Amino acid sequence: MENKNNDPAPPRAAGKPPVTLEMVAKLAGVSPSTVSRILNGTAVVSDAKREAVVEATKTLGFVPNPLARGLAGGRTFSIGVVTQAIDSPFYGAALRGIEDELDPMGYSPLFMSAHWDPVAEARCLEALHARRVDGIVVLMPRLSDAALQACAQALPVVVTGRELRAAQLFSLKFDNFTGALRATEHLLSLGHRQIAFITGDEEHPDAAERHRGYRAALQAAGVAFDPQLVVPGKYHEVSGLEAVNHLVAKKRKFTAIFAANDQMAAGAALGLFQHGLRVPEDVSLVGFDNLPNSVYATPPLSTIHQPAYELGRLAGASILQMIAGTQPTAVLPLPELLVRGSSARVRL
Amino acid sequence: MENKNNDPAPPRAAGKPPVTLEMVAKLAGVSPSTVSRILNGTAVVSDAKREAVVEATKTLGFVPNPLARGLAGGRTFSIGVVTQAIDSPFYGAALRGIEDELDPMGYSPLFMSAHWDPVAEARCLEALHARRVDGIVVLMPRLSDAALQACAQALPVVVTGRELRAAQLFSLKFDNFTGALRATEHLLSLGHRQIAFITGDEEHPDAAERHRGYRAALQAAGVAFDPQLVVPGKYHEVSGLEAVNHLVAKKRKFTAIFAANDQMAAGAALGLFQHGLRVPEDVSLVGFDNLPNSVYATPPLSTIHQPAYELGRLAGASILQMIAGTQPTAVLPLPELLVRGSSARVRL
DNA sequence: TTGTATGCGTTATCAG
DNA sequence: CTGATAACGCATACAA
Repeated sequence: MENKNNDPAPPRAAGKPPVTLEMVAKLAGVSPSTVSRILNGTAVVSDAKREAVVEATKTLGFVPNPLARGLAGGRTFSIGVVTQAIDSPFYGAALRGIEDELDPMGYSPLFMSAHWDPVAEARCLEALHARRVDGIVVLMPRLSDAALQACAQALPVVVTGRELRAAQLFSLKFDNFTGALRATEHLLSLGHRQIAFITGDEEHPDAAERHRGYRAALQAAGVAFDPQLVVPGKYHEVSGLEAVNHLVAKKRKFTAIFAANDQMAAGAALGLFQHGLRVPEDVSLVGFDNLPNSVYATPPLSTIHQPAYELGRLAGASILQMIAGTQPTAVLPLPELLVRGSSARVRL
Repeated sequence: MENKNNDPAPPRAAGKPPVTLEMVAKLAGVSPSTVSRILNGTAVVSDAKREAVVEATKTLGFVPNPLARGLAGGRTFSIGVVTQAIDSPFYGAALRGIEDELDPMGYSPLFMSAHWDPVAEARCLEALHARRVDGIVVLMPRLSDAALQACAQALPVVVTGRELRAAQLFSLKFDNFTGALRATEHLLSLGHRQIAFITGDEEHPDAAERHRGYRAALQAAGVAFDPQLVVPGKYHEVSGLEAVNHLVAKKRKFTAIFAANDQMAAGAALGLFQHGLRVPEDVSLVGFDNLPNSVYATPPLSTIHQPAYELGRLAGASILQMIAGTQPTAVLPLPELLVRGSSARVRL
C-alpha cells in the first residue's frame, strides 16, 4: 500500500498543460458549472449554449480529468474487479465479458489479482475501496461470506461462485453439482463403470460440489463408489498428470476419467499418453470448464461448458444495475455437456 | 469516453465517512502537511511526531485517497498497460509479469484492451493519459511509430515487439527472426526437407520476421523454397486447422510443419489428427511462443520459448526506471528452442 | 436556465 | 523542522 520509492517529484509532464473545463467555459462564454452540466446531462440547458460548449470542447480537445471528477462528484465511473489469477484461461474470458459490458456504458474496469490468497484478496478490496470505485466484482472469492458482506455495506458488490444475498450484494452461481452429474452420467451411459475422478482443490466450494455430483451420478446408476478411484488434484495441469501416474502406479482398474477441470484433464491426457494409454480407445476422458483450447486437444476434450464470458457479462451488467439502484436478476445458463472425441463407448 | 447513463447521483456510500489525512493530523496533534510528509517520506521529521502519526494512522485505519493524491501531487502511482486481448494466453503471462514488478514498488497497473484495433488503441492511450497514469506500457502496439512517439512526448512509454527509440520511449524487442531460424534448423537437422510453414497474420511485424527466419534457414541449408508449402494463417487456432486442411486437400507433400505460433500449432495438430496423420510419426510439428498449455499437448509441442512473463517484468521494471529518471537497459533473453515430443527424425 | 461559491482530500510552496 | 495557505480540476448546493 505504501510507496517504497523516495524519488524526487519529477518535473511536471513535458507536454503542454492540460485543457481544463474552465478553459472550455471561457471559450464558450459560459460558466464552468454550465459546462459541467452539459457534459454530464445533469440539467436542461439552452440549445445555444449547449452548442457553443460542444464546439469549444471539440476545438480544445477537452477530456475531463477522471481524478477530479471522482474527487468532486464521489463517482469514478470505474468498477473494481478482483480476479484470482489474471493469467488463467478461465478468468481471461470472464474479464473480457466484464470489459465488454462496462465499456459501452462509460465505465472502466480496474483489475486486480488476489492469487487465491484471502489476505491478498482483502488487500485488493481495500485498495479498490480507497480508489473510490463505484462497485466491485469479485470472481470466485476466497474470503469469508462475512468479509464479503461487510464490504458490501460500503458499496455495491457482485460475487461469483457463491450463493450469497445481502443488501448491496448480488451473487452469480454456476451449478457445479449438476454439471458434474451430467459429465458422470455421460460416461455411465457409454457403459463405463470404473470411472476415476480427479478432484479439484477441495478448498474451493466448486470442487466439493463437483465431487458430490460425481458421486450422486454413480449412486443414481447403482454403481458402487470406489474411493480408490478418487485422486486428489489441485486444479492445475500437473496434478492431473500426477493423478494418472498415481492410478497407474497403484494398478487401479479404470476405463474412464472425469477430471474436475479441463486443466487437469489436459495433464491427465499427457499422463495417459506417456503410459501408452490411448484416448478414447483405452480410456475415456471428460473435463469441466470448456477452456478455449480444449476443443483443440487431440482428441478434442469432452467437457462441461462453463460460461466464463457470459459470467463476465452478467456480472458487469449486474453491478451496473445495482449502481443504478435496480435489483439485478441475472441468472447463469445451466450446465451443458459437450461431447467431443475424448469420450467413447467402453471396450470390453 | 462519455457516459451514456443519466442516473441521478446515488446517495453517498452507505458506509461511514472516510478517514481523512486531516483527522489523522488532529489525532496526532500535528498539521496535515506533517502527516503527508511522514507518509511519503518527503522530509525529515522528529521521531516523536513520526510515532504519533504512525500510531494515529493505525488506530484510525487511515488509507490515503489515490484520487486526491493524484490531483494534488501530479503523480498517481499507476501505470497504464495497453494489451491487445486480455483473454489471450500470451498476454496473461505478460500482464502477470508487469503486476509482479509494479506491486512491490507501490504502483498499480491499469489494464486496457485494444483488440488489435489501432483506433481502439489510440482511445486507450488517451483514456490512460486522462487518468493521469505516470507511465504507459504498450504490449505489441498496432499504432504507427509516429503515434507512439507522440504519446511519449507527454509521458514515459515502454513498447514491446518493436524497435523504437526516443526521448521518453523505451522498446523491448524479441528476436523473432532467430527464433524462427532455430525452429526451422531443428526440423532440418532431423532430416526434414519438405517443411510446411503456417504464417502469422502478416500485418504483425512479428509474423513477417518469423517468415523470414523460416526462409533464411532453408536457404542456409540449401533447401529450395517451395511457395506451395507456405500457408497463410491468422495466429489463431482455426487458421492452423484450416491450413492443414488446405495442405491435405491440395495434396502437398510435407513431413513437417512449422507454425508461426503455438495456437496455430494446436489447430494444426487437430487437423492432422482428423486426417489420420500421427505426430510425430507421420508429421513433425513445431510451434512458437511456448504457451503454458503447449507442454500438455499430446504429444507435448516442440516450440520456441517466448519469455512472456519475463517480458512483462522487464517492461514493468523499465517503465519504473524511466519514471525515476533512469535510462532502462533491459534486454530480452535470446530465443530458446524447446525440443519436446512433437518433432522427430523424418521417416522415409 | 445560469452563474457563484464552496468543498472533495492531498501535496507543494512558502514562511517561520 | 513545522505549520499555514494555495492550488489540483471538477461537481454541486445555493442564489439569482
